[in-house]
Amino acid sequence: MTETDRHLMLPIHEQISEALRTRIRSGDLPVGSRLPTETALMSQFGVARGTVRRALRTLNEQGIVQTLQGKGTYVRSGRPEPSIAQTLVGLSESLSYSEKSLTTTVLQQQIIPASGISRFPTPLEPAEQLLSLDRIRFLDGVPVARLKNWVRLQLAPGIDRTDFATTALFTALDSAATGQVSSGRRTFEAVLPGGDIAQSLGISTTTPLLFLTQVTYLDDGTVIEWSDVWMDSHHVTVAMNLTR
Amino acid sequence: MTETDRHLMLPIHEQISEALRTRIRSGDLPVGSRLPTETALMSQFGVARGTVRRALRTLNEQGIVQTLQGKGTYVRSGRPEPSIAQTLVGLSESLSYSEKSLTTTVLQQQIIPASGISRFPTPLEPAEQLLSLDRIRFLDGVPVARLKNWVRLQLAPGIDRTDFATTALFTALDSAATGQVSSGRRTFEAVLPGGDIAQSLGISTTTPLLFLTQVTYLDDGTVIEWSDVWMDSHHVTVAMNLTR
DNA sequence: CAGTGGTCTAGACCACCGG
DNA sequence: CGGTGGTCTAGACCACTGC
Repeated sequence: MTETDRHLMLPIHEQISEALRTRIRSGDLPVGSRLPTETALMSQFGVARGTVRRALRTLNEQGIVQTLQGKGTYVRSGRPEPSIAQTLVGLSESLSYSEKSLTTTVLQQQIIPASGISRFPTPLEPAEQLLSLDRIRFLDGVPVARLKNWVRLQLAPGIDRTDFATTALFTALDSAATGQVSSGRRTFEAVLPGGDIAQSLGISTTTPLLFLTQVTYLDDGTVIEWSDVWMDSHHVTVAMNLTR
Repeated sequence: MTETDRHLMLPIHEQISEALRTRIRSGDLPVGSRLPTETALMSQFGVARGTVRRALRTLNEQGIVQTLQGKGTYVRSGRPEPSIAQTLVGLSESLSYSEKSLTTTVLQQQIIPASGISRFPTPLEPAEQLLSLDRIRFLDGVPVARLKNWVRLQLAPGIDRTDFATTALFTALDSAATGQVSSGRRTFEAVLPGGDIAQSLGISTTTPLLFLTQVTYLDDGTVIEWSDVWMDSHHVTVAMNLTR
């Protein structure tokens, strides 16, 4: 195995869940249909039952299938959407299992003093340094989301040296943060985009956008990051699974 | 083992996760502390590693602990308050956190055949009867949301006799449903309202609205209800708490 | 009843973390 | 490097579903 191969190698259970997602999207496994039994999947993929179950668990968590004891695993109705909102993950993780390719362009990445911006979710010293990040997400080359993030540099030292075109913010936060990234709060609104947002997404200023604001906390309750995200509903939908 | 014992017998992994929850609550395992390693828990509880991992998975999903590869499993800080959108509740429950008064007007409430509508999240017989509900929600007298719901009458017999001006749909569903209302899926988009939606909310057709679609399932996976909701972001925002 | 998923065991090897 | 969790195997028995 070459070094390149090792980077591209996914765990077997992810390969299986991805293969099943593909079969579902292609219509090979239509909505409401039953997936092959776990035993059948074992032989189809040549793995042990635990690995099949690990793959099915992912699909259940993503709301793509539903497993019922004694009956089987069924394809859920509704087109499969990433469940963005249920757990604290970055947008790229949320969208990454779509069949489309997700790419990121960094418009701007710089260190600024807190006095340089107007909206904080928490009181800051004017001189405190923030990493300001401004990016566009593309799905198959089509701009679908504009993301602005602010990270408190003293709580994530060195994060400014990350290449955010290839590394997700949450991945970088996890390794750079001085504490554990543990919780967050998101709000959703519908807005009309300002001129620069509209231009960067290639839409008119009369196209409604889903506007998401997010604050991320360390486990001691400190705010470490906050962001504003505009998403074009024509291309990405925010979905979440709910339980009682 | 007696018959009673058998009913009370919980899976071992649940007994373990409950035991750990108790140790955390008691302060035996304080916030931020590391749990015993999986190997240590194996011998403490006399089970295989898979069982320990199944128990830790539950605690991770509940946001009580956080497991980090190569490091260990740590007790997380106290959980944020119940979030609006993370659990399956009706909109009235979600908005009642606000101090403003919430009222509802029923525009239409009638029984229609499935053939009378165009969009189902699940295949239906054309003759199947649906309760069709169309309502407006007011916050302090200002219209903020338009709600359209469809309920499969055969799965919630008698629900059509509910007074939905005073009773929340989910309350009625709970008592009328033939099964347990257990899960749901919501998606969010930003849209421009059609003329009737705009008019009912007293806004123009160029005001962007948050558009929420929801499907509600019984615990056997059957779709029992689905809905379309338009919300005016100027008056209500959807917020949710997230955990890792 | 046969078939399904849920639980559980007892191993093995690997990737990641920190000193 | 030793210790941690992540993955994976190859079995076993049980609880639930539907015929």
